[in-house]
Amino acid sequence: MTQLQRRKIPDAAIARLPIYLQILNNLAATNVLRFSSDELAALAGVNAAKVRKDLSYLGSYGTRGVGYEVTYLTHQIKRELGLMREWNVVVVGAGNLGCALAKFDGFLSRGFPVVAIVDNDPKKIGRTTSSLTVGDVNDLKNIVRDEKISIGVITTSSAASQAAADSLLDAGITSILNFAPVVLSTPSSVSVRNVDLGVELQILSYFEQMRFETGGKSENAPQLNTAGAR
Amino acid sequence: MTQLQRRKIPDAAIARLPIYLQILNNLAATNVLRFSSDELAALAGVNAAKVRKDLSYLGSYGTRGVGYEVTYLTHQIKRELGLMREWNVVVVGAGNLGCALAKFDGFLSRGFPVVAIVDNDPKKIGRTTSSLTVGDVNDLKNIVRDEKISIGVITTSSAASQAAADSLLDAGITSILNFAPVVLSTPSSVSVRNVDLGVELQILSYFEQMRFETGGKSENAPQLNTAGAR
DNA sequence: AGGGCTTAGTGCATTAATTCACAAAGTTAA
DNA sequence: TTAACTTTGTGAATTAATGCACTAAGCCCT
Repeated sequence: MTQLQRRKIPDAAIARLPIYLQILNNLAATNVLRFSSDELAALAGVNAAKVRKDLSYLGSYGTRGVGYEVTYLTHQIKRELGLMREWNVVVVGAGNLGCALAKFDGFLSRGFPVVAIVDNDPKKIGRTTSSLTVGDVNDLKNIVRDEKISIGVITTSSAASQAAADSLLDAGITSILNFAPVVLSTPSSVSVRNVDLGVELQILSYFEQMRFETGGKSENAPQLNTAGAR
Repeated sequence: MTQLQRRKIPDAAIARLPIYLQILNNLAATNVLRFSSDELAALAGVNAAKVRKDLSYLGSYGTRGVGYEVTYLTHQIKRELGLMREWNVVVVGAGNLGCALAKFDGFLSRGFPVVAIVDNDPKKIGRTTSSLTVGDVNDLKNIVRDEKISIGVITTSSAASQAAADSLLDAGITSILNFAPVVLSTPSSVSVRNVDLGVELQILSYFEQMRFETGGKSENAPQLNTAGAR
């Protein structure tokens, strides 16, 4: 009733904002100043009305007859998503994937510097990978405090993932990106997003098989939307 | 009308089947023979009615008063998802992420062997990574044919991703898993799933910021559901 | 063989997401 | 100033997904 009701943006729209942001960055890089909902829709592969509705959750930042300004809207999306600051990340699990992610510049470039990597294997602790030394998962509490870490990324084996999550929770982390193909058990106040690469392939497999069975004249492929957690 | 109407399973349900499958594998590994929709729901973190409805799309494979049989249902889900066979995978882009994925046993163990990896950089072509030699992206057509590849995984830079996709399409690939933060332009008959790690973190950032602004008494975190493609 | 208990399957109400379609607001040009 | 044109913002219709709550089935115990 009061305007205290924090903007409540539908989940589906939130999942699309980062994609719009990505496209706006590309537009800015090519010196585009303005765009219409039609143009953004074409680039994002979605319906123009959806784009307008999504953007309208941020406020009324377009100009009728003209469109939206790239820089201004970029700013608004970043504000909404909490991207006006950096969020430090710790990777738990210094295997292939963990080390690759620690080096991965897609994290840093989007404002999520990986400032620490830890493992529970004494053989790995102390090794250096891309300017980070692998720490001990038992020191996580201190590391999180000292490095002001907000987000934990789990790249351990399935077997170790729940323990990794528990360590993160114990260290006060409330946002987790989980690569282990396991449904983590966490308090509902914690945000967990799962990226299960096997799941992605299995979904592709379903559509691939459909094409096979229906002799290629399949329905269209799945839609853009985004994936979840908890 | 005729029973020709190929089973039409809702997208949201398809995205959950791999997760159920994962859990069933764990149950089998611990010698559990049967389970109820309640139990599976608890393990998957979803509503029991949803589990029953999802499973009912496969057919009527439960027994009232008893539950579902682990092995039988596993079989049915695999059949439905097209997992009765293996699907060969090629990784395009032999950078950090690409090489990590080529080694990643989560692919092989779920029935998606990485049988080839290619790049366009002469410096990388010819190198060996985990028993695979990096091939030339220009040979993709032959490689796909010879190795009977069904799925392409794009781990190039953003700039190179569309060219990678075009090469895959040209080689006859109809299922793509794209790690580049770019909306690929592809015919609608092709299945594309995007895994944008930056997007995942940005979504977490939103909820993290919400917690910040509302003083921690935030709404619950996002739901389980899965992510998509063009 | 019958009653009580458990659990799948599903119709239906509810909620969420998408899309349509149009009025409101702005631009441009004569 | 006015008319023609563009494009946003949004109410309303539509479609999809979710979850309740009940019925139908099967098991187990006495």
